[in-house]
Order: sequence, then C-alpha cells, then structure tokens
Amino acid sequence: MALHLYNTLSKKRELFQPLRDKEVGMYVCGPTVYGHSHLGHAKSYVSFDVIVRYLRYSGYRVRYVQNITDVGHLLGDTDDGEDRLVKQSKAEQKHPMEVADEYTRSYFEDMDALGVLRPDISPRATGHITEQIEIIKTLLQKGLAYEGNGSVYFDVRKFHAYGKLSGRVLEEMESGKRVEIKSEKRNPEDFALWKKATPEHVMRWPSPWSVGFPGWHIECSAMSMKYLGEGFDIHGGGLENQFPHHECEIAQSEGATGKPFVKYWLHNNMVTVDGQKMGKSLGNFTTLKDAFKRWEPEVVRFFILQSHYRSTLDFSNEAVDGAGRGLARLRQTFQQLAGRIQTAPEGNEPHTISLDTYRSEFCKAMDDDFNTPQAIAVLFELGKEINGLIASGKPFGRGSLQEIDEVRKELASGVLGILEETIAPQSLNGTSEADLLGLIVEIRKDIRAQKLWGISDKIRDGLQKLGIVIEDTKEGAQWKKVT
RNA sequence: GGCGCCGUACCCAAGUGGUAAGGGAGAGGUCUGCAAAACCUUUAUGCGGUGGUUCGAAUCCACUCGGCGCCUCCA
Repeated sequence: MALHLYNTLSKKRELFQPLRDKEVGMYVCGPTVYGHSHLGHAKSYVSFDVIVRYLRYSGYRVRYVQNITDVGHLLGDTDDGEDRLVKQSKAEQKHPMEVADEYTRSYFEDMDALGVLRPDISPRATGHITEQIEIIKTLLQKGLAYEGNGSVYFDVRKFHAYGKLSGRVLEEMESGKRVEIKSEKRNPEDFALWKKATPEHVMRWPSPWSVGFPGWHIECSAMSMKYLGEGFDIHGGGLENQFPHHECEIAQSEGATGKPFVKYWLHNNMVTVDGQKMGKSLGNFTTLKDAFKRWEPEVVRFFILQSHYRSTLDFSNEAVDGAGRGLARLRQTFQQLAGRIQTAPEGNEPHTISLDTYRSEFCKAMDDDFNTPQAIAVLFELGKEINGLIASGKPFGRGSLQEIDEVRKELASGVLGILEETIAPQSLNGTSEADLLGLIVEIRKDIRAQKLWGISDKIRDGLQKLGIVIEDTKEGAQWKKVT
C-alpha cells in the first residue's frame, strides 16, 4: 500500500504523489512567539514531526520549513486592537524583539525535549519583510489589492476561488458580525496585507504605502514560496487556521503567481480539556514546561501519538499517566531484550518472530493517513511476542536478537521518535554506579541463599526509595532505575 | 445565522460495509519466600437514540439527543 493522506482541500483521502518525484516540499505554520508553548503546540508539532520522519523513512527527500511569527499582529482587524507582542513586551518591560527571542528559545527548548527534529529552515517573519512587500506590490499591479490611507487590503471579491479550502461562500458569511467594518475596506471580508503603523506600534518598517507592518497572512505566503517554490507539496497547520489564515494564504499566493499554491493541505486537530479546546484565549492551557514537571517529555509525545492527528485528544492527568505506564512497559521489553543481547551466545540461533510482518503492518498503518495509534498497537503486539520469547529462556543467537532490536530502532526511534536510539540493558548511568549495584545484588543473592528475607527485603526496599527497583527473576535479580 | 466535526467499555483511543485494534485501570491464574515484572485468561451480543438501505452497518441515508470547533489572535 502506498501512502495516502487526507487532503483538507479535497476533503478526501488521496494517494500521495509529490510534484517532483521523490522530493517533498513541506511548510507548517509555526508559533507566534509571545508565550511559552503548551500541549496544543506539542500535538501539532509532534504530529508533523512524525509525518516528516515517515516521509523520509519512505524514501522521500523532504525540505521542511516552519516559520516563526515574530511580527506583532493586531488582535482583530481594527486599529484599536492590541499588538500581542507589544502587550507582552510591556508586561515584561522588554523590547518586542527580546520577547520574540525569549519565547523562540523557549519553543525550541520544549520541542527538543519532545524529540521533535528541527525544521530544515526556521524563517522569521521579520527577516522577510522585503519578500512580503514584493508580493503585495504584485497583487496591487494585478488589481487584486487596493490601498487606502497607507494600508493595503486584498480584494476578496476579485479572487473567485476564495473559500475553496474552508468551504465558505461569501454571500453566506454574515458579514461584520464579529469583525468591525473598517471604512478603508471596500468589503468586510477583505483582509489586510499591509497596515499603517500607529505611533505606539514599535515594530515598523518602511514600505511604498506607509511606515507600517505586514498583515498576518502574507508572511506564510512569502516564506513558503521563497524556500519551496511557487507551488509545493504539503502545507500543514492547526485546524483553527484553516479559516481565515490558510484561505487567505491561498488567495494571496495564487493571486500573485497564477499557479496552484499547495497540493496537499493537512490540518491537525486540537487538544481538549473536558471536551473544550485548549487554547490561549480560554486560558485553560497547560504549558509544556509545567507538563514536564510531572511527565517525561517522551511520555507526552507518546500520549499524543496514541491518538490520530486529525482527532481531538482529550487531556487529563489520568490519561497521560496511563500512557506513561504503557510506554514504560514497552521500554522495559526492549531493555530486557538488550540485556539478553549482551549475554546471548554468538551465532544466529533463529527466533520465530516474523519481523517483516511487523514492519509491513506498521507501514500499512502509517500509509493510511499516518495512523500512529494503529502503528503503536503494532509495536505492542511485537513487544508481547518479544516478552514471550524472553520468558521462554531459549538461547537465541546474538545476531538474531539484534535483528529484533533493529525494528525498534527503525520504527519506534526512527519514525515515531520514541524509545531512544540505544537502550542500555539496565539504564546504567556510568559504569561505577552499575558496578556498585551489581555488587549489592550479588551480596543480596548470598543473603537470600541463606533465606535471610528480612535483610534481603531491607536492601530491596531501601533501593526502591532511591529510585532503583530490584526484580527477582528466574535468571537472577535485575535492577532498573525508575524516574 | 453560516460552514464543519465528534459521540466506541471505568479512562484514553483505533476501526468508514463483513461481523468490535491497542494502551491504562479492574478480575482470575502461572511463577515467586514475599513483592515486582513477565506470561495466560478475562472485562462493550455492543459502538448516543430512533427509523431506513443492505444478505450483512459502529461504518451508508434520514431524523433526533448531546458535546465541540471555525466565522476575532490561537497549534
């Protein structure tokens, strides 16, 4: 089965066929950097990270571009709206650019922790003002935009395909219901390409029309087309940006170039809390920095991947705790496998696991619009079989056991970004510590041989308090660290 | 008001025409000095409700109840 993905533009699952053979250009709307990232951001960027990883695993050369929005856009489309970056900079008594930098670093720190691979290009909106102005000039030349009082607006009525992504029809939109009609605008649906700056607006640039700043939507058109070409394969983003943001991107880009902008639109769904959207406006969000105090970032990542990217994911402590226990079990399986590999005899005494079946089942799930929950289920099935194999106590050859671990490296680490690249058999953290614990386990073994259970249990309980769990198995005691 | 989505066991969550994945939690068992882990078994004749189409529906259609998203910045 070849890769199929759900295209929001056609509202159908489509066979993935990139514009240029094995090359894929992909753009995802990045964060506006005026606050710490929350679980909603994590869902989005982890999802797209796995999509990029899987495309690469499938043999595509991907150029992944994700912007950083550091221009202060207005709340609303009115002149009295507040600039979010300016607002935050006042609160922190910093220059808006300091704020942008602070939260850009914070963003990457969180994403790195989550195992999200860095995009190939992370362009900043403020670094591409010239490109944005160029597009606006073209739109004016083509008569798709007009100027009024130093600001420039896109004339939505001139672009007949407007609404093709979101399914909106101009006539049916109740105009001006939530947006104040601006006198400069010909029609309430028109959106700003360039805004003349008010005196208090610090982030400002010269342009042919006024000293001002670009509209929100134009940055993504400018940066995506600069690095990926006028038409490219995949554009991703949050569902809430489908309208107006992505609809406007299409209008500007296709209006300016006359070419199809994006072939596949991918939209990820939201994290909810008690059924309600987690978002900045509702204030019901959990920042990643707070989440990481309770859970390892990998657990958060795993929790996210246990639901489909196009489904909402309901967040609760109980649900993430549950995901954490599941991941711990899976990790334990591979830790024990690693232990076996160390002590296994040379040679290839074969195991009975059909690794190719697991590989193909995993890919079948991922080929079906990146069904990560299904893919994880495949890994659990594999884990179950590995556990059975370990429990059987049969002496499999080292080479054949390593083959099994290869699957973990490939699918779990490589594609899903869970279960780190190398798993130490007993999570050892420096040799001296491991030697020390080995000695304790050895002494305890002698104590147990004398059936001095009290002392034996005292050692085990004491170690547990230090975060080290002793497990007595048929093959002797094993220890592992718990966090 | 317009556009759209969702409702699957105690919790999270796959499944879009062929007879309910997976994880967590719970129960029983094997093993064990005990514990933990692991392994085996088990937990929805049922997929919000009511009709309909079909040999067959969680899946398609209609109606209905409940929840949510977008239309203002938001991943």
